[in-house]
Amino acid sequence: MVLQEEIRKGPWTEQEDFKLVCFVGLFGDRRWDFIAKVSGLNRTGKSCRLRWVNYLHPGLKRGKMTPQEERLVLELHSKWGNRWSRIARKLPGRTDNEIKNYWRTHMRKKAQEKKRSSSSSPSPSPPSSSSAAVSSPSQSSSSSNITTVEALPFQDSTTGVESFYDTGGLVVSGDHDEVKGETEEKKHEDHEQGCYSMDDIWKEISLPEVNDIGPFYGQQGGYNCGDLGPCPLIEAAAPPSPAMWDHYYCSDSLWKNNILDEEVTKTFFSSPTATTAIIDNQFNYAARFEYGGASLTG
DNA sequence: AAATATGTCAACCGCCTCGGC
DNA sequence: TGCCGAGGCGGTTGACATATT
Repeated sequence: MVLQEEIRKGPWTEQEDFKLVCFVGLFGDRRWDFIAKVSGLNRTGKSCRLRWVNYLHPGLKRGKMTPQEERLVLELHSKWGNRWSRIARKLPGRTDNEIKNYWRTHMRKKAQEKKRSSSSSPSPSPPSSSSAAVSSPSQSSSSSNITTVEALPFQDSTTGVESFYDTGGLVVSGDHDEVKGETEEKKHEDHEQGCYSMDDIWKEISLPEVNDIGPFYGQQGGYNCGDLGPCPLIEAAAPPSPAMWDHYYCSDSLWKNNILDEEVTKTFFSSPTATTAIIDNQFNYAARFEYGGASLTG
């Protein structure tokens, strides 16, 4: 009997990342509990999802927010409040976590600036600094229904400090009381305005890129694993033609009990076109396929 | 150079929503 | 119709990096 290992927490290792990317490539980025189980990561589904969404997703941008992005965050926050995921959908490649972190930092700075300026002068003036970039009138807004205000009050939920910021004289009118749930019409509207949601962008990104990285991302299929027959777990969505596979390798010793054989894993994963499939619903066995690369031995 | 403050960001927690049964 | 589980979301924490004293 195999003891259930304790759920892992804390920072992800490179190997874990790699494993997760592989399994998301296989099963898609929805069934997180399933992925957590079959991958043998000893992480929760939530943890896997978070890691993928915030760090591993190929569509993510890295680095500092651009002034345009900063401005958009301010605008959208004035409109929607702390609806980070919703705001993130308007900033391709940025995650809710990233925006949340940015806002926190940004607002802390603002609050401090305000404190300073109000203690040094009796008549408080709107804070400047980073929002100066934000106030450029040449920036086009994603919305056409714009009215002008001087500054917007807000209460920073993290510091509890009531403050205000300069939106650059812009605030999107209406829609302030909007409650949860973005309608389909709204999504359509976004498209018309040239605003793609993260979902849209990620959908595009996750389409199979045959010329690029092979079946590594976004592929699902009812692969046939040698004499073990078709995988009962993976319902065939659009499996690649078996003829596409130069080699396949199948062994019950490799991933038995979800333990990766390091040696073979290294070889296997060194190929960017490799992919993996679990082949029985006990999660005990795995088959590995290699597409268009060197054959595996084992 | 060391100590301290501040900033950044990955990750966890708990609550909510939604879909399946 | 209510229950349950999975996924999603916002709030929060803590580790690490960088700046300042």
